[in-house]
Amino acid sequence: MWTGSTSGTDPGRVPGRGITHRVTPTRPTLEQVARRAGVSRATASRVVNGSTTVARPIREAVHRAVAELGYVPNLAARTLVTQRTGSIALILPETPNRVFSDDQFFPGVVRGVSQELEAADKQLVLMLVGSAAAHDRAERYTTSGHVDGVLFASIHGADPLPELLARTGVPVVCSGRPLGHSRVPYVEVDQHGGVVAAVQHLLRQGRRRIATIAGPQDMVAGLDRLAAFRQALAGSERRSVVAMGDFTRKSGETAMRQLLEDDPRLDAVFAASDLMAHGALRTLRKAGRRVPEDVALVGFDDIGIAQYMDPPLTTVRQPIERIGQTLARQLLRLLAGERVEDSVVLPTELIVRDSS
Amino acid sequence: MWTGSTSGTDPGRVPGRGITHRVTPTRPTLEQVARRAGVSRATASRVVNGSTTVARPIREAVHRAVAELGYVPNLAARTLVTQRTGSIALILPETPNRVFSDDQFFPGVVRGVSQELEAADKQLVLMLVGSAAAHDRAERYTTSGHVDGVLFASIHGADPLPELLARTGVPVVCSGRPLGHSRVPYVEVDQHGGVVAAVQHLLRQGRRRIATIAGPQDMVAGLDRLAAFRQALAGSERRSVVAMGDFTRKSGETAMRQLLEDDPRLDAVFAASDLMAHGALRTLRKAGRRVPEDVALVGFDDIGIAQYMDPPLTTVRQPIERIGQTLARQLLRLLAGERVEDSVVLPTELIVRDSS
DNA sequence: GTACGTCCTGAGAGCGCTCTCACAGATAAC
DNA sequence: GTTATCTGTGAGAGCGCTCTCAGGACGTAC
Repeated sequence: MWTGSTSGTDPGRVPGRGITHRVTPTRPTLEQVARRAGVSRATASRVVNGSTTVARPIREAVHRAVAELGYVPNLAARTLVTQRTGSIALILPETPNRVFSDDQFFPGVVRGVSQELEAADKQLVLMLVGSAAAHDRAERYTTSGHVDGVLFASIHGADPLPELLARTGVPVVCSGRPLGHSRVPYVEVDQHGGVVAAVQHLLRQGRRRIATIAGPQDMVAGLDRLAAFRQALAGSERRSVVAMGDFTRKSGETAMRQLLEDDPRLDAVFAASDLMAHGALRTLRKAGRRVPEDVALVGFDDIGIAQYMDPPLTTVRQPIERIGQTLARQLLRLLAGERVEDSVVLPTELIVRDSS
Repeated sequence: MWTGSTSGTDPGRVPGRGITHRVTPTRPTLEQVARRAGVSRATASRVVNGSTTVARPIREAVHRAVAELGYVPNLAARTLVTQRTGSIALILPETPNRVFSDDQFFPGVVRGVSQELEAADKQLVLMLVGSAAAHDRAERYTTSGHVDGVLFASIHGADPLPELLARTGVPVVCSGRPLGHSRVPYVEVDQHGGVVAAVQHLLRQGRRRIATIAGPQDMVAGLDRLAAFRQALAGSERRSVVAMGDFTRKSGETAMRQLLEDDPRLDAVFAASDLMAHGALRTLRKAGRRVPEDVALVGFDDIGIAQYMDPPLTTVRQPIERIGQTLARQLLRLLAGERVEDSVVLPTELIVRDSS
């Protein structure tokens, strides 16, 4: 058996301190470091925080004391006075469609963010916001000075939180252009360019009946990709059909069935996400259509499965990890008091494989 | 343009305070709540923390004051005195094979953990530990009282950190039995049972030459699954071949080629992860083997792709999200000073689809 | 010699909170 | 009436740190 409580025999136990569940071998304080180095606490603090105005020998003495005692600053104490916490919240809305673990968008973003914050020595506080209650909690938490800044990995609908935070003075950066008029800086991906490249690619191949499986229309990615699709086809004589999905495989499957019903003679499909393309592929196969011979298929995202689908999927790659990195980088600049562009647009790229 | 700095006109600005990048509309303190309610700070604190020993009318007065002022406790101050931070670190080793975003293990675990911590009002601090430097940082961070407890989502090799933390008195729970003799409590999955079920299923179908693509042998999951495979086959007359993979698709692809070379007549493959099964499937197809007619294929994990593979993959399901939940739940119990089992074993389940 | 900088260092206040301890007031026991 | 027993509240210390401000030491200018 194992217990988190202090066992009676622990030497370093803090006495008379209510319920300390922690065996605290009394971590050294700045005071002790100072004493050991024979200086004042103020000077020790200066050294620890890298002030250059401290005389060389003293500085070294303090460093030595720090090393000998294994001193690590107490973040809480520091936060209390500096008003900075050294941590950043990353908010991920957990919608039934864009679920954290399924498509690889969020995990990719998290990775990118993590890398960048890591380098800046900031902590990443992850908040998966699925329910209304969770949203409230996140709001309370982020507006209450518990984090230095907030990152949104895709907001759905017109969530007022980013704007609210920004007004409260909390630095915020969003992934994806926020719906509604907001002055919150954001990082986005060249959806339009990607979709246009995909459609033109299909057109070049002589496809005449190009359908699309659109993403959810309460998310910018869904909206933008559909708009771009329509626009890309606007000039042409091609017939186009639209079915609605929600980025999931299942919805892709269903939408594809719908599409085949609406236009049995369609010869190309652009799915607004790889996951939906994956679902669509299954339906196509069941319906006896060969890909790409009968129907060309193009996705969007270029997640891991894409190149392992059968046939490997032509898709629009978006630099997911880089989105995360950029998100974090922009926020760090904000924290440093620098100015930041209203928006950053990252490039997309058409990856042609065998499905088209 | 946008800037994180205080703009000159902000009313609530804190004066003369070095570089405050935050517009602080001077958040109310407990002192102010107390004054407004006409009580002492101590009493206000009692009410805020839910003490029952405060007289009804006073309690209500304080609550009113809290509501009116929009008071939110300052976590840093609270932490400073209570020695608890209210946050939990989740450490994910970012190995090249089990990468955060690709197979859906880590994201799933994160979800589970997040849900559970959410309910307990704890913050999740995510640490993706990829490099040695990152590992050091994580060590420093977690050993320094910045978090109340630490969760490990799969450790590779015999990382000494969990044990170290536990000895330091920091509550720890691991996912997967730690290698080496450690007394750190952990949550694992019934690898053995799952693998045995898979192999028996293959045997029952009359498969005679069963090969396996094993996982990396510096991870318990890799080790255990291989050991179980061998054991399951030990009694039978069946011939078995083993190829090594590292849980990735690519390695599955390669390993499968190897296997076909070693035993061209094999009629079944058990892959220690779905991702490897996915890679293997591709190789099989290229080699002109039909699945399941010529070769039966079974995976492990039951991640999203499994049922969308062609043919849908028979696999051993492990309750990924539940692992996360259990992890968190055990840690919370530890924090509460409760005793906790040395290990919890979650069930696995064979999901038979068309690939076998 | 005095006056004035310049450069470092230390004293000390105070961040917002919790928790111990003392004590006032009410109630009960004798 | 006195003493004992609660109950509920307030005073105040102190968590570990940063940062301002004062002042000592030293150098330079007059």
